[in-house]
Amino acid sequence: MQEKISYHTKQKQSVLDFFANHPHRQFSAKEIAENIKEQSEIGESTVYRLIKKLTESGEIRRFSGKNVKSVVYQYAGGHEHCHEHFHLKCTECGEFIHLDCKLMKSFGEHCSAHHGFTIDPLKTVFYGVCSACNAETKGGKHL
Amino acid sequence: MQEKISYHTKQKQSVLDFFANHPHRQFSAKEIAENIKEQSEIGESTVYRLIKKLTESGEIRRFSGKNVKSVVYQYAGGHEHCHEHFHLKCTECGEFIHLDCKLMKSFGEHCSAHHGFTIDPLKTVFYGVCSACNAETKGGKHL
DNA sequence: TTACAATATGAGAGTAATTCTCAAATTTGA
DNA sequence: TCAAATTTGAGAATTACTCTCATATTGTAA
Repeated sequence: MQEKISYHTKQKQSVLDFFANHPHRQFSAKEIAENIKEQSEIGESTVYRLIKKLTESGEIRRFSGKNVKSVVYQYAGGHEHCHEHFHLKCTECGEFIHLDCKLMKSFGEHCSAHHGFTIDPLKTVFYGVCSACNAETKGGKHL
Repeated sequence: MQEKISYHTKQKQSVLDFFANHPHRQFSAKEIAENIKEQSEIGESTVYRLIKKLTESGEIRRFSGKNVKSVVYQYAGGHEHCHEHFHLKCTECGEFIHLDCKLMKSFGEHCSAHHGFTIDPLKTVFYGVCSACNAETKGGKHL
């Protein structure tokens, strides 16, 4: 089974560029397509195809929000670093946090060695409440 | 803003019962509807409506698999126990594992104490490769 | 260059999972 | 038993892809 050769196209480049240029925001596939179309030609199928590949290879991450219909994608930062740390997502404010923590890493190793499960830090996101929101809640604010 | 009054119906009960009776398996909304229909009357819309509510209230959990089209639901176990352990999901075979691990718990505490982030074990799922699939891959099998 | 095979694109059809709509049925309290 | 509030269900609508396949583009070898 040979590796497929990959051709370089301007559509691929556009999508890659788009994500690299908007690392901190989240977009639906439709928004991505619309944004790119302002600069250059691209079809929706192609956008979906590329998004799918990028998601599989870990360059971008998919979030499915509360309902299935609000799916959103975000750049995963080139993931040189992302294999090395873990990701937290605050369920209150939506903040996405990169956590570089030795204890977590050692848990990953432990999990692999003792439970046989290899955690994929690219695909795993911890959900919970961030420090800012924790503080707010304690302070008596609500909603 | 008053709380809405909630009426008790046999459809609601059926869905609740269905999940309580199949705590360890995952079902698509369609399968849930089909299974319940064998016993009593229920419409698909109603199943979806109830699933949605149960998901929001945390009684069941939604997994979206590789693509949006393979969404699956599972009882969250009344979540008495589920606050105490973590969940792993194998990206190869789909196996859902409950992991009761002290090291993981201490990581949760550490995360809260040192990073201010309170992990919600109910919403967090670790993605990775389970021991069985790890063994297979090493054994040379592919696809 | 040029020719060509491999690969990528895009328009539109197809699919699956919800969500919406609204009239009819059910549940509850009085 | 009545009436108001809520729930149900059939089918249409929506959304987020996925597939198909004819056409276009890319890399390479002559």
